[in-house]
Amino acid sequence: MATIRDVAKMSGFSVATVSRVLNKKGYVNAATEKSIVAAMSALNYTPSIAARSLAGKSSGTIALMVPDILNPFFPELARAIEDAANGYGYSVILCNSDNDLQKEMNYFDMLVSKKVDGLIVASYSLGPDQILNLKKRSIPVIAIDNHFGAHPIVSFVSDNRAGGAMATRHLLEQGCRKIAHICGPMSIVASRERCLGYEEACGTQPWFLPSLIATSDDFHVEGGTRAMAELLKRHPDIDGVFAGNDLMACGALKALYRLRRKVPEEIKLVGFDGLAMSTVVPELSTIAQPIREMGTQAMDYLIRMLNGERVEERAHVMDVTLVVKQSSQIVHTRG
Amino acid sequence: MATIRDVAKMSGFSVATVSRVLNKKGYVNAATEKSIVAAMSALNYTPSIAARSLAGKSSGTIALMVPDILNPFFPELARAIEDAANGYGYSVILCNSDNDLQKEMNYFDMLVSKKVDGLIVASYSLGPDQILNLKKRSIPVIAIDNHFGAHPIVSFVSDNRAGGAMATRHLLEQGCRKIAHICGPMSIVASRERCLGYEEACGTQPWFLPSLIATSDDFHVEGGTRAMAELLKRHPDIDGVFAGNDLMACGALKALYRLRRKVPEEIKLVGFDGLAMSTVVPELSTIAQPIREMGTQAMDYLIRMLNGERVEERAHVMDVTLVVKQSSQIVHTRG
DNA sequence: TTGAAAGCGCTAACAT
DNA sequence: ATGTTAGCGCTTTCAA
Repeated sequence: MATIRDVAKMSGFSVATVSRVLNKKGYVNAATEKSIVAAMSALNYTPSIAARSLAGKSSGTIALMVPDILNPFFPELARAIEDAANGYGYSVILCNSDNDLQKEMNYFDMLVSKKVDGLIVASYSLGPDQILNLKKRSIPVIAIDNHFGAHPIVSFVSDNRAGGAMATRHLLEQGCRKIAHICGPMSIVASRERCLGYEEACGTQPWFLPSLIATSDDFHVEGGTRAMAELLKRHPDIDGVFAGNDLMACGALKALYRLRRKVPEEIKLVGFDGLAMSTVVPELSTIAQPIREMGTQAMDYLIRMLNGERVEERAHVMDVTLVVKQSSQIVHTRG
Repeated sequence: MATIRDVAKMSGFSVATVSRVLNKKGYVNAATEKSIVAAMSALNYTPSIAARSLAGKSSGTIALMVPDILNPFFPELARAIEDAANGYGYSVILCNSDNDLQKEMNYFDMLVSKKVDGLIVASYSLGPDQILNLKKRSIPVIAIDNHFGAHPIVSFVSDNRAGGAMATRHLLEQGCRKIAHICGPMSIVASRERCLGYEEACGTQPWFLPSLIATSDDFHVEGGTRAMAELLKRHPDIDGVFAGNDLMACGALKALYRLRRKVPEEIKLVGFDGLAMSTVVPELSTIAQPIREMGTQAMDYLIRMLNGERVEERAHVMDVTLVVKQSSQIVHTRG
């Protein structure tokens, strides 16, 4: 492995000058630069990030912490962040926390000892104190898909409440007159907000009943199936369902299929997240979160923080959009 | 940030001794150790990996390179590898290559300059030379989901051919008498091998025709849909389909649904990969790859290589298993 | 059993 | 415009 000293020797200049051309910083003669660059490529020189990092500079690495990369929301996020990071010359360490506080704290220690430059974290177990504490350990943090009220934490969240209302209103517009909601885990703010949106849109309808809301303990397919079955038992005349996320919507779809209820003819269905769930039939209408943009913006923000720029430490609420596919369409039956 | 020197000062011993207790290496008095450990936790000391790495030791980081983490096969792999790595005290850098050789080479430079300890790579664009070259740059490499013939490269691959045969034979056993195959990209070895398995199992059947094989340019849903539609046009009497992976199988399912062909009543379907595609109805029968185990074993192997152990540099072929769900079941119709 | 000191490769302040 | 040099925090001989 060639070092900066080798390059210096070969080019006949000092390490300082080589360092300057490396960092494009400070004055250096064009001719000098040229011969140094030549030496670099002749030696196949690659600077050591460890050394640079030790000398007090960036490690060129950020971390992305998610509950579980198996949940299809997170690969999408990871991809966006990795792309953006790459564009800035950073690489990203992936951390699966399982929403386990202990694991998260262990990762934090690792991040500190690795001198990771920053962290983008999606967590529903971490409190503001822990995050603030990591910031104190001089690691800038950005939260995603979760926010922390008035605490000085930069975060990017979808407008879950508006999205919930949007989904429900869409069902109303499609002619539904008894709309149920499959709510995600109550421990997660996003679930509660989506539910509030639902209530905002149909809580004053004459047919509305609290029992039109069923809660699932997780955001997965099976929970959706269970909740849907339960709802139909309670209210066989449901004609619309807003599911708190796309996976649960798929679960609902399965329950409906088993019970021979036609979607969208008899019951219309809307999910939430906007995952490319093109695998199912009928394709799901959904409230799309701007996942990619959240990732990109989070990364942009992080870079600005790393550059010492002062940024507002608050939540950024992102607009969601209704994507209408087959599952909520009005079907004109003939005959 | 407390350094090793702070710990030394506080405990009254030298940095060398502190280093020894840190690495549990060399003689150190029990009492000494105790007071040093005390000082460490009093100072909330976390060793700097950058420094350690610069001093010639491990960076505690490996890289995982995949074409695209959005493809649901790879989160599964990533999760397995991250878990295993974590268990060994390593963290993992995620790299999305898009199967783009240029990107891959850029990543390689990054890996070298970061002194990453090792690489686990799933790539269909990289040739043996490139991988061997990285090894020469003293980064141990393990390939996954791809192998390189006689080249001295450690790799873990599923037995794709056996899997293809297994799927096809299963369909035969379920009573299918005209089985088609949706083949993945011909540029990918795995596709070709699965197809060979298919031919092995039914190439000698009286009804077999080369036109029962349709190729998709990618491994995605839409390709599956297209291929399925094409196959039905060619052979309306198909009663079984083996799709080269689960996503294409979902695509096939969609095409079949649109054309009102009942699965599994009229046409039975088997996929490949064993992804937990519990979102679709009917649930997919599939040939399950031991993804998690491939990840775990790859990591175990990598660790052994990092420990200087000499390992056989060859392909490890992993057994696949048939998972029967609804899509290939025999249905007893009544009446 | 413990300590002193020489690096690892780089950056940056200070000289020239 | 370029060079000298002192660290950054750790590991590892070599001495004691």
